[in-house]
Amino acid sequence: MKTYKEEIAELLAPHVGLPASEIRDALTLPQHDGHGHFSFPCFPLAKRLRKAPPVIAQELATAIPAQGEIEKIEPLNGYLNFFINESDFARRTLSLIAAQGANYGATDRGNGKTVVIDYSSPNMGKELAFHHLRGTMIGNSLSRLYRHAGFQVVRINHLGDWGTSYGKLIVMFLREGLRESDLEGMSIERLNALYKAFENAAREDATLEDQARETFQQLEAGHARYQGLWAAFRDITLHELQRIYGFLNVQFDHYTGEAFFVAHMPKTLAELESKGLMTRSQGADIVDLTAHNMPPVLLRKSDGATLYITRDIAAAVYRKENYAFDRCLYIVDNGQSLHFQQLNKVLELMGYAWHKEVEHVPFGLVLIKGEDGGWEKGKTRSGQSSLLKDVITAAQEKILGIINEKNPDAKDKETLARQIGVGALVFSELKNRRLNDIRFEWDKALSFEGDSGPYVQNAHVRLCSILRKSAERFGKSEPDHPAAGSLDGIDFGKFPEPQAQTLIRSLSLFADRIRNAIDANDPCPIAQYALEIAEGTHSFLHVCRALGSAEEKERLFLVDCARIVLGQALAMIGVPPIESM
RNA sequence: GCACCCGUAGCUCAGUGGAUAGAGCAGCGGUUUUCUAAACCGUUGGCCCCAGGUUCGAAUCCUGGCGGGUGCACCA
Repeated sequence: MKTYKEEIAELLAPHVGLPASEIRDALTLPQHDGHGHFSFPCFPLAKRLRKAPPVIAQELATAIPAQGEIEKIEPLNGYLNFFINESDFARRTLSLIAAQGANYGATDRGNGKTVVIDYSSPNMGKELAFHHLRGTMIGNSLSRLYRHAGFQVVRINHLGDWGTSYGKLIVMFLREGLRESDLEGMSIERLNALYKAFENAAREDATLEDQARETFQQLEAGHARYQGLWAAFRDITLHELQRIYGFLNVQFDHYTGEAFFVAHMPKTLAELESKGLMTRSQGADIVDLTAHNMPPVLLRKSDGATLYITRDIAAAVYRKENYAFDRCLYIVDNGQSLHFQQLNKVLELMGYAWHKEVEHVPFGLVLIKGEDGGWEKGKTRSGQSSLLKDVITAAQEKILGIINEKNPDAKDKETLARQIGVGALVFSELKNRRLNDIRFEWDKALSFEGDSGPYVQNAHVRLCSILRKSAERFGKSEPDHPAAGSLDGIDFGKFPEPQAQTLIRSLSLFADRIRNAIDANDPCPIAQYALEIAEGTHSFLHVCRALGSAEEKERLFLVDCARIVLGQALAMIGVPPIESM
């Protein structure tokens, strides 16, 4: 079935002398009530036709009769505004949602192309810090959006599980007299404490840093005992990571971290050398990028150990060879833009034309209000940082208090509180554009009114609640889902209220918003869209009571459609689409 | 110094080539016998950092400033 834009474009084409596809892309959605459903700006035609835009609009309006579902064509301010019959618009929009259900908004835009998305990628031996949430949820959201748009998505957690840090961990493990038998049931907190203990001890004993470097070198060279310890540390880390990812409903296809690529190092270094890119400088192996106005890339330290960019080069080649990606996205904070510029340049110099498909998707900092009232970066390396699990727990506790106050009979309040807390935190990070630094404030992030996670969740809850109550009248335990049934007997003319029309119009825009999000590699448009649907829902429900009304059948149908779309939008940004709260 | 990013209402932010620049919070005033008031409605509040340029049209694109954040050789 043709879209309205396509129909309008074909209608216009013979009159404006442009191909229909070009007209279709030029059509805009009016911002103001009373300007119709679609607009055609006549300004670009003015020069060729040697007429003023308002005149062109007037002439087109006279020449083209309203027809079919197009009820009215009006010129205004140089625009040609198209008004669709509201009843037809409602039928078309809602029946499409009903027919497609969870697939609503899906496209075949990706056409089976493969996109690799690298996100979250925390360091081994440490817990997820609060600032990891943003990149994790951006990557999670983009994964879902790309999949919905017809891409094959490969989700990769490029764990920071290699480097001198793990020499430190091993040194400290042994220094504290621990043995392999102590690894059983060792917690991530204990592991993290070892790391901190090292930092403290190293301030007293300067030789420790050297020991760590040496230990790591031996680890890289294949030292059996060290490798065993390393593997155990990794297991402990993964176990905890997956617990937290479970709270966030985040998954990965591969946990191929840096260590995975250690075996590729000789091949990668040989390739760089044979291509004449590797030079020696100050005892280290580097790629000199002065010709490209960049600092040198350090491939191998003077002690022979490789660095993370070396492993990133190997990883990019591996991913191209094994996943045949059409795009490879790195969801990593903006502070690493130089690293990715260098990575890209090295791949280019290696002769890989596909370096253009490798893209850094940076995001801004999450700043936390410090004790002195200033904004501070959440820190891990210097010790002071909020752990993500602590932030989630704190959110959960605060929300639990609100549930006890508002809905004391709710079941499984702990889980519910966590889902609302996660929703609040995630929404507060994704509702802003990706590159903006975020000033995180507890009260605002956990606010349960206004532009917030609980606000959008609450709209979903209200929709679900109506469908539940509808079923309960007939003693059914499962909620009604009228959109899953027949359209027979639905009168799409029964949505005369402006609130209903606004909501229906918003519901029609899902695919456009997904396109916006993918074009920008940013979940923000979907978070804003969820807000728009939630607002539309709350306003509609305020004026239109469904159950027991003369329009019950129609309104329940709209309620179910709104539930489907809002539920999908929430799922796309990683806000739990809960059904009661 | 160089590089990446940001600058829109008192505060936090949407809008990123189209018409009269929008929300939330804060302020003021209303709405509940009714499906979740975690809601709704009204109202106050703008040289869209500055200056040039491109364009029929710029908050949006380009150039140059100013202000702020972040990064730049042996950590990841």
